[in-house]
Amino acid sequence: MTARTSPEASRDIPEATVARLPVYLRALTSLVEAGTRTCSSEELAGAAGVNSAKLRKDLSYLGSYGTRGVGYDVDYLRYQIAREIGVEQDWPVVIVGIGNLGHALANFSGFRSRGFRVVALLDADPSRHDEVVAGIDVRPFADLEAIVREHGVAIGVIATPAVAAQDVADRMVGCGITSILNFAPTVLSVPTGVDVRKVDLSIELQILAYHEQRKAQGEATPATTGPGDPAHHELVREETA
Amino acid sequence: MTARTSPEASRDIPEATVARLPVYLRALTSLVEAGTRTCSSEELAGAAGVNSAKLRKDLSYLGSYGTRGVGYDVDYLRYQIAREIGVEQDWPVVIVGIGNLGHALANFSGFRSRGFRVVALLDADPSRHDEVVAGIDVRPFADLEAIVREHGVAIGVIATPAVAAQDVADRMVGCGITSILNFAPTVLSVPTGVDVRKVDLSIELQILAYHEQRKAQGEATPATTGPGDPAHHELVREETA
DNA sequence: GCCGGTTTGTTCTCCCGTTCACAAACTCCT
DNA sequence: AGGAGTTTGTGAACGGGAGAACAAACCGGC
Repeated sequence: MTARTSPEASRDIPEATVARLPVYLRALTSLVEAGTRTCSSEELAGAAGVNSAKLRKDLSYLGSYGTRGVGYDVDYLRYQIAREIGVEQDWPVVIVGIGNLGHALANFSGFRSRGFRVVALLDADPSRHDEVVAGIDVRPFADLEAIVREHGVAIGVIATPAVAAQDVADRMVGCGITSILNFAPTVLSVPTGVDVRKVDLSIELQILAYHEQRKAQGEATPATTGPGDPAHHELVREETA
Repeated sequence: MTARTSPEASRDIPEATVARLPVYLRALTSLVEAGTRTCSSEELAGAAGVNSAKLRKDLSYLGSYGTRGVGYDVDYLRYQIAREIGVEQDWPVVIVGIGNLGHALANFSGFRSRGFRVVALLDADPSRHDEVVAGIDVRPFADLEAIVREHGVAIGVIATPAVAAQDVADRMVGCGITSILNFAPTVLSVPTGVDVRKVDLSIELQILAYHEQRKAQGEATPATTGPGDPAHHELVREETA
C-alpha cells in the first residue's frame, strides 16, 4: 500500500520474510568466507533453499541493495541483512534449566558468532550450582532479576522440564524480559508485547510421522525406493511458519 | 505438493492443521491424565493456545468426533488424533551425531511416550564407540544401513556439525530413510519424496532479536498496558501499522 | 413430545504469502 | 554509441489459512 518508494522501508517486513532473513544471512556468510564477491539471486536462492523470486521479493522489503544485470554484493548485502535483523549488536541471553539440553545450548558455538552472548546459566536445583558449563558457572534461579538488570537482558531461553516452564516464563516477564525461546514441551501464556517462540522436538517428529504414514499408505506408486537413486536434487519444502 | 488421490476417508489435511495436531494431542493427554472426561472446543483451544474456531475447523478435517451441545470425549478424540498422526504405532528412529545435542536428544524422555523409539545412536568418531548413552551404545556410522534394514527405520535425526550434515543426509536417503529431522544449521538437499524438517536455534533467536530491536526502536509510543497484564496465548504479534 | 440452552461443524469473507511474468536498469561487446 | 544479453525489482494473479458468524444437532427438564 504505502511502502511504495520509501527509502528505508523498515516498517513493513512480513513475518514470513523475517523468518527467512536469518537463512539468507547464513548463506551470505558462507559465501563471504568462500571469498565470493558477488552473487545472483538465483545462486543465493539455491544456497538458501528457496525460490529466487521469493528471495528477490524478500530482499525488496529491505531496500534495493542489488544491481540489475549484475547481482548482489555479497558482503554489503550480508551487512544490510545483519543490521536489519539486529545482530550487528550483541544480545545478552540467559538460559534457565541446565539439564542435558541446557548443557547443549550453553556449549553451542553458534551463539557468539551470530550476535548472542550467554551472560548467565540458571538452575533451581542447588546441587548444580557448583558446576561450570562452557566457562560459565551455574547460578541460582533467584539471581535472575539481578542478572537481567545488570546486563540489560531482553531474551531468555527456557530449557527446563515442562512443569517448570510457565513459572520460569512468569518470572522472566516480571524481570522485564520481552522475548522468550521455549524448549519445554508446553504452551506458555504471556502478556501481549512479549514474543514467544517454541522449539519442540516431539511436534516436529510427529509431523514427520504423519507424512511418513501417508507415504506408507499410498504405496501404490512404482518403486522409487531403490538404494541407488540420486534422481532429483530439488529442495523439499518445510516451511510451516 | 503431490496431490495424491485419497485411498480412504482421510483426505488431505492442510499442512498448517497437521502442524497443530500434535499440540492438541498433548493437551488432550494432559486432560486424560487429569481425569477429565469431556471438554468443549473452547477449553481445548485454551489449553492448546489457539482460537476455538480454528480448533474446530482443524478437527473437522479428521471427521466429526464431537457431539453438538456437549463437546468432545477427551479420550476418544485423543485416540483419533493419535491415529491420524500415526503415533499409535511405534516409529523406530536413529540419531546421528552424539555430541552435546545428541546426548540431550538421546536422553529426551518424550520420545518413547510419544510414539518414537530410538533404535540406534551413531557417530563417525571412533573414540565415542565405547560410550553408552541413555542405555544405548554408540555405534559406527557405517552401521547405518544394517540398522535401518533391521528395524525398518524411516525417520532419521541429524545432530552433527553443519559440515557433516549433507553427507549424513545423503547416506540416510541412500539407506531408504524418507523423513529427516535436521538440527544442523545448514540447508539440506534431498530428493523429492523425502521430507526434511529443521530445528535451528540461531534462526529462532535471530527472529526474536528482530522483533526485540523493533520494540526498542518504537520506544516513543506511550505504554498502553501495565506490567501486570495476563492475556494472550502463544506467539504475540506486535504493532504492525 | 417439545422447548430452551448449548456446542459443534461449516460457510463465507478477508488477508497474507507465493509465484509468475515483465519492465527497468545495468554490463559488455562490437 | 548502440544493441544484445543479464539480472533485479515489482505489479498482479492465485492459493491457502484465519477468524467471524450461523445453521444444525444434541441434552435436559417438564
